[in-house]
Amino acid sequence: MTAEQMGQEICVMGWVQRRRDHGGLIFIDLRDREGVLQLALDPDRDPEAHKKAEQVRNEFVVAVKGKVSPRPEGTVNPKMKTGEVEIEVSELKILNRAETPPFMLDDYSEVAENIRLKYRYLDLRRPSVQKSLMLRHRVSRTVRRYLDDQGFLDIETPVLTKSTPEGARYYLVPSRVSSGQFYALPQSPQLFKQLLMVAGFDRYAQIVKCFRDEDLRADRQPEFTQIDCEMSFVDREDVMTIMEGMIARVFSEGIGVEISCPLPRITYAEALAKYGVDNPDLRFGLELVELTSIVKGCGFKVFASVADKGGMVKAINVKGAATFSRKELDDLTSFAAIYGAKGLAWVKMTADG
RNA sequence: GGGGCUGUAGUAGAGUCGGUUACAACGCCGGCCUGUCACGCCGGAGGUCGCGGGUUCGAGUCCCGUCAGCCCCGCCA
Repeated sequence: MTAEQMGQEICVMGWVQRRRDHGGLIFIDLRDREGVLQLALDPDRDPEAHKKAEQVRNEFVVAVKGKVSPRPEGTVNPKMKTGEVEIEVSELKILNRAETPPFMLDDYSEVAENIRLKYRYLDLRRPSVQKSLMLRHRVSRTVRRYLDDQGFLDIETPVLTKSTPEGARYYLVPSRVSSGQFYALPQSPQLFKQLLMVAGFDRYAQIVKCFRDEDLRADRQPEFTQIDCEMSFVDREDVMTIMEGMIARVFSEGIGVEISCPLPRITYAEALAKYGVDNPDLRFGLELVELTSIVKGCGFKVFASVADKGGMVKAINVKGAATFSRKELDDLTSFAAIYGAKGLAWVKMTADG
């Protein structure tokens, strides 16, 4: 709905997001995948449509005819993309009625994931879910176009295949034809990718499902999608440059954020030294500080013995944390224990020493 | 394989030291309302407190078991 359509007679169809009945005037927020549009039903303009609108409930599917009109002075809603217009409805048809949904299909209501999945056909109507799927569409479209521009061939690889000795466990599919035998689902298209390189397809790319039969986490699913690529006759710099270009374009076309390339780079050694992991979240900010040489030969055996045996002692400087209570420090200690720490040594340093 | 947390109305939550009829919100139903937009006001319905057992005069609350969900460790590139 754009300003160009102002004054036009149009027909729109969609789902009823919300009805606001003022006794006289009735407003209906009509939803489709692009957004929400306000319908105004005035009993003086069309009593029949207004009467039908009284029966309308959330998630009814309706079709209306009417005029695209500017909203009256002072009733513009700046929070809505279509907040300056509304449809002055002259005809309303209920295409499908709906039972009351088990939960609110808006972006304000928090609903447990298992409930959302039970009613997935309703959950998929929620604007936030639709936005996510549309973003995903834009991302995969952008990736395919970009990789095509860079000379990559999009080649499909088999899903029902043979297991190969790799890390993750395979999902198995029983074979009807070869009774007692199984197919393995690929944990990644690794083998096929190598096959393609050997055959001379010097740039291959695929957006592809991978399956790993390992225990789950909040951010880890049994099946997931991977952008899989491989290049021949290139060096490290070529790989990084092409991947950075892809990330920049995905952010630009996906969410309109411009990223300047090259991205900041740190070496593996630097990442481990400063953050202790090879995939640091730089927002964390608390860098590890090397203390091994300082604690060597100090009286505190926990540190000194590690340093003497060629180990490493590092600390983080948490500014402003000298005010932490004993309980807070104890809580942090048990938090560290989750990851296998035997203890948490701390020193408070205040302005007066 | 191991550990932790949580299960109360359709939804998401509160419920004190075990004590009378389990609470308010959103949603739902009815009424009122002609410029709202997460409309407003008034009224109403809606509960196997996950399930089973135990302690007790008395259990949403305490104990044991069980089931489900979430999160984490191991595992996973």
